[in-house]
Amino acid sequence: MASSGGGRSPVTAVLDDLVDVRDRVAVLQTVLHESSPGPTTVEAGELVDGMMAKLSSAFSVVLGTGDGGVASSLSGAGRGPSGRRKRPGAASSGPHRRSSPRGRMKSPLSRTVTATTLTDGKSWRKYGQKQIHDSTNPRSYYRCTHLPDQGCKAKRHVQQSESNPTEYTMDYYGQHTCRDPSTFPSLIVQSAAAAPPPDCANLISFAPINGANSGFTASTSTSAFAHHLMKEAADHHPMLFSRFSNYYSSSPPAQEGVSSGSPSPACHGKFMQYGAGGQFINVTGLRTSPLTVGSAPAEYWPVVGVAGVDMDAGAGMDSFPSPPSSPGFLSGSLEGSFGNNVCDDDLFSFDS
DNA sequence: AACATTTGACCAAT
DNA sequence: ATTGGTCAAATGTT
Repeated sequence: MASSGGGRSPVTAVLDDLVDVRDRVAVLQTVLHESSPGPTTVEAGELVDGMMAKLSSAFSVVLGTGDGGVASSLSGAGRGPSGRRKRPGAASSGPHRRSSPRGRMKSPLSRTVTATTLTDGKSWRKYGQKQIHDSTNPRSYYRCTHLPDQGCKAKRHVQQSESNPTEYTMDYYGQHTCRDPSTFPSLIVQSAAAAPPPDCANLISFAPINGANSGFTASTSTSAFAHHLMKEAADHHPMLFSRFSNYYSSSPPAQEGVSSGSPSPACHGKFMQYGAGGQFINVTGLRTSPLTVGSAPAEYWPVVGVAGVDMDAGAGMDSFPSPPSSPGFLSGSLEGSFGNNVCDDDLFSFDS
């Protein structure tokens, strides 16, 4: 609570600037990589790569040691509606205890994301919360809303950052296998896999598509969320969608009623980057497999990847302790996004 | 009524 | 024994 709100701390301001710079460098990086090869381009690319490395290092330093010990006492910490019922016959006579394996997380960690919003454009359902030993903040456990109906096993763990209470660290596990549009990931400009035109960079739209992005103040203005464009794209390029995403069905059948209780608000969080002239930029996760769908952090997709939808997007997060007062946005991640993570090779795979 | 969240209990891994 | 992840009944919300 010390930092956010009225006055930003110097560290926060610096971080924001770093994020800004990082994002801009990422854009430049992509432009270079997608430009026609040449000595100048290569050289510039190396310079940009170096800048990225330095930025990464800077983030590591700042975030690795910058623990102000804030420890904001979450409202969730000591909550609890007074009396708590006991499970009737739980203790000894559990008639149905155990049918699926438990224990430590088995599925591999897909990625770690740090964001100022819990929204990532997907539908999650909270199934647990626990106080973690080495952390003052509780960890919340989410699974994909479509586990029951589609068997989607994607999960994520969310924990409020100790060093910066306005940020949340989200660990993604497994992969989305559901087809609900709401679980479609945020998008990135695909790296030149399909030999995009040299002027591909011109296709990137950084302008907000509609006025509904009031919550986004991302430095690079990468919030080009366009739900209608997404639909359009899906309708007109179903094959492409199925090819690249596997997760987007052209018609949004259950869009309004997927999970009735909370009408899949995240449906508004799907985006498609369109290029000038109506050609949409090929989008996909950085992974070659659908695994990408596990998350859609901007930091992994520095070019146009964005995930912050509005606060009305994303189920299962409104109850997280001490949610950000503002819609927030993905501000770039910190530890996991610059290549010192398990997903190293997933990051910025624009080149080579 | 249906669905989502809360939260204590259960249980496997360490 | 401790810790972290999950289950599932109770409760809240729409």
